[in-house]
Amino acid sequence: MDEMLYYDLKETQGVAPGLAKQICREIGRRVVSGLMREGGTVDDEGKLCAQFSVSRPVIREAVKMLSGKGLVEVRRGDGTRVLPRAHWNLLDDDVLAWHLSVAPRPDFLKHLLEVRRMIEPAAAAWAAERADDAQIAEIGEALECMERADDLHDFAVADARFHREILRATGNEVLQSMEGVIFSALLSSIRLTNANPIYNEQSIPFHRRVLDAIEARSSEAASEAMMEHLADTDARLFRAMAHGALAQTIARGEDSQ
Amino acid sequence: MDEMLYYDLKETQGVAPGLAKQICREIGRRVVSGLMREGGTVDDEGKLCAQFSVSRPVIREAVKMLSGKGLVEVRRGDGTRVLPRAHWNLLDDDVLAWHLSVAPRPDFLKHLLEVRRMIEPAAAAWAAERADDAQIAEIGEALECMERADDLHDFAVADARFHREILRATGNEVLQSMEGVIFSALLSSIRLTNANPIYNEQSIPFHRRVLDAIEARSSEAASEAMMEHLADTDARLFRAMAHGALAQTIARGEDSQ
DNA sequence: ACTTCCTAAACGTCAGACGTTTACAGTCGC
DNA sequence: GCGACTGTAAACGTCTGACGTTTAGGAAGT
Repeated sequence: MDEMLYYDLKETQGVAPGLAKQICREIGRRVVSGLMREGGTVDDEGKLCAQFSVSRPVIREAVKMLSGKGLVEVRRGDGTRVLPRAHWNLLDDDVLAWHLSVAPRPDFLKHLLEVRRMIEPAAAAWAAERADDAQIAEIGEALECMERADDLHDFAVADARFHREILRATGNEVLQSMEGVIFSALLSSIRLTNANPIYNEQSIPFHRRVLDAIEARSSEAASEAMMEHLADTDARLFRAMAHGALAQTIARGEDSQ
Repeated sequence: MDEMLYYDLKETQGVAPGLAKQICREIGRRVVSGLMREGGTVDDEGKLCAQFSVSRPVIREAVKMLSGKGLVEVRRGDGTRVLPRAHWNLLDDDVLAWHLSVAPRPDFLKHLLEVRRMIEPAAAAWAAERADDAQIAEIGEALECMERADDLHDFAVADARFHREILRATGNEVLQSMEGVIFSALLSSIRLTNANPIYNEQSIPFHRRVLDAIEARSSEAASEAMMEHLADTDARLFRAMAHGALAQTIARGEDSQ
């Protein structure tokens, strides 16, 4: 399950101790998946208690977490409603993770990739300027893990680590908070292209070029290498989606508007 | 209060109906301000009940919201601790808003501005390519509001609206979720430079150039105009901070590490 | 047809209780 | 004297039941 892998990468305990968090995730996934229509009303607390066989305080804590992420709005005396997608905190780790556990929306993935192409070349450039030796070593280690990886899971973890260490090397804490966007895009991409694991092999030279540029302290080269890497990723993904798009559309049973 | 202005811009009811949300904000501000040390323990639920004169469920709902934002970690049998800053969801609307209600950390503002300079030129370029007429009209309207504004508040609102409409015109929902970063940086900047309101006047030509480029559908020009605008903002802020930095450092009573 | 009022549904809050887990300290054994 | 073990207290997790407040929507009256 990609969602669990995401939580692994974030090093947060995805498996929730506590009913409230579990239920929060369950409802959250339903909302993100579109199973609960935007603007629709959520079952009232009493019904949710019955559905999940828990007491009201547990339900309330779960709903409070959801409202904190902008997914739902609680109106006293009226009920709880699913907010329009524009209000969701799409950058929230849980919201990103929940997107991974449902059928990916092509548009969303496209937007994630666009943002990656906006963020990461600049991040690589800054990393080239600012990274200290230890941080560069971390990036290099991640690359070695990618080369050594012999299954998809290990490769994905190493790939994510590579990109995360670059973000960290920028020394910009706001940028580091965006690692979730990259993980989410990465895992979605890998899932769609994993039919051909040889692709992973092919992406390593791109990563190495980024590392070389950072080691050489060349911000322009780092930026450019990252751009090429992401362009390559996009191209592969585009091909994979072209093959699988029709089947997916049918499998989902309904077309996106 | 800048925090309230932030909530206005986000069009969410900042003034919380509900004790839990209020207490969540109160504790959240303490954490963000550094009043509660990272890694330190939060008072246990019993003490918090006494402090805020509310019942335990209310405290628990508040803490759950905070843990959802990565600010604290609840460990059963042990207590609740403030997580290290690296775990915070800095992109969460509330977390960004709380930063505005406390003494701004120079580093944080610097990082916000760096991210703005990473995001907004690209956003302007995409807006130039993709915006429809209605969206361009919205941007233009925001600019007119900036010109008409006769006090700092109205100007800030119009300025924020200008940048938000550009993000919206990109048609990228992930990018739109980042508007909070821009609002937060914007409000911090305005607060630091508001000693000279004439500065606002001076920033209008930069905005107009961005709009002109978008109307002309020239992505390169839009990107460049936005870069120049942000460089100008940075420069002003740098001057303002150079003047006020010493006084601020003294006022805060302790130096940042 | 409009306004007003009332009722039911739903959330907000409180109080008390009990189980479970964790950390810490004191004790026992080596 | 040092280490491992165990017991206790603190703190969170959950449940139950109750009552207040707000909102929406329908019923009644003008």
